[in-house]
Amino acid sequence: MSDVAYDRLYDDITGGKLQPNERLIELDLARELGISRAAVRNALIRLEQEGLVKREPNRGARVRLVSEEEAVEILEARMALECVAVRHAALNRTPEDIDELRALLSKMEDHLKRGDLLAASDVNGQFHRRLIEIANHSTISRLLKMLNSQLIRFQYRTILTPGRPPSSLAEHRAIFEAVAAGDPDAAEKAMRTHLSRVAKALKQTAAEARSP
Amino acid sequence: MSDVAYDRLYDDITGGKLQPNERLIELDLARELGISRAAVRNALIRLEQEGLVKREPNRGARVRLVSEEEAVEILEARMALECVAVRHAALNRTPEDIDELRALLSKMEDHLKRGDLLAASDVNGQFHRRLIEIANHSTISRLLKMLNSQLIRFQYRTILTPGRPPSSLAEHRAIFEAVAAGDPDAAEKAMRTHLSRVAKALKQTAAEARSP
DNA sequence: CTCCGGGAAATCGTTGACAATTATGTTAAC
DNA sequence: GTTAACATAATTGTCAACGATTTCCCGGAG
Repeated sequence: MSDVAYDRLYDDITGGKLQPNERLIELDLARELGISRAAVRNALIRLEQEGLVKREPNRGARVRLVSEEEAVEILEARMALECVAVRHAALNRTPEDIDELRALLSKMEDHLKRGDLLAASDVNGQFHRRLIEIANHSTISRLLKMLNSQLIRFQYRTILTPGRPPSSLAEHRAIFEAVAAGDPDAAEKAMRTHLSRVAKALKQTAAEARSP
Repeated sequence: MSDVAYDRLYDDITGGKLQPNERLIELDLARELGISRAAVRNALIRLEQEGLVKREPNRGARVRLVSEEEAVEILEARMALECVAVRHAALNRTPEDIDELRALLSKMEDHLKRGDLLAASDVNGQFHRRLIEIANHSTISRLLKMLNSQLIRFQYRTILTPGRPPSSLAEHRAIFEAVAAGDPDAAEKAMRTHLSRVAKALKQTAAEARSP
């Protein structure tokens, strides 16, 4: 029963239905989901550990607001971990994996040609997630799931940056080529340049948001 | 009240008082700590998220057993993150920080000369922890805390490896020099070689434990 | 008009009890 | 002697209620 609350809240927070800093009142959520308050409480504790929720003693829980600085921090950590993951992916990948990644890449290309940036961002997420599955590294996988869930709000912003879509596609293609070739060094390098450019784009949009 | 249970269990697990795979019965713990079962339950949920405890539906919680493979995984993730952290440390460090690190290093040297490996291992932990504090990177700090707590059982083994102590000291000294010099590239490189050698030592002792 | 205090409402923290599930032990049949 | 079925115990899952804390609102004094 606690899982119900967890899944629901997870989706609502990462999906944007719940705004940052919005209060999460145990009783309300319990009534809404038709479960007990204790179950909601447990879900909130789990979400707090994952960094999606902030709980303060006697003051309840809120959707955690991820500051720009923190977003950069998270991206930095993610870069370090995802570079290791992509190395493993380059060594583990099967021919089927390569086909799947290629398919995702061409799907992404289609969306970009059609100008559908949100769909492209979606495929982008799938591409990265698939790479991590291929890496088959449970620890890194666990950590990256945490980090990514906190970044979703920012993630779909970066691809909206002017001029970003075509280079993003090229960067992903470079990652794909290296993984397909089974070259961990090249894969890591490609991933590193990709994510550092995402970070750069993020900083840029953040700066623009501050002084428009 | 839940924090009491959390702190106690955390210390007992990382301190080795509770053996891996040992059952953690909510009611017993609650009585022992003089608190309610719900508080214990909350603590167990938090510990599960941190990877110290494994909970199975309707079958209770156990101290999580970290396999050798997983220890290597964790070490790999830790390497990636700590390399980033040490870069920041090299850029952020103040003169006081340098003095502190130098003091820790000489303390470590003393312990090794005296042959007190456990004390040396302790200072080793302090050294790494201090570096992370200096890095001032909340996200990486959070992740590393999780990873390290799972490794403590293995950590003090690696320095016991024959021939390891002197090279370990040299590796730490290299990290220190780079951080003191404010050279992030050198710091990262030094940290990387250090941790890869720790991983190598870990694999070696693990192999020996398998076939003595 | 502003600021301070008091009281009510809202919400969280904690507890104990009950239901549901899994583990254990015992007996009987083969 | 071994296994199957059953009863019993141990443990977790769920819930509703009570007490504690914070927040909010309102009236009165300055």
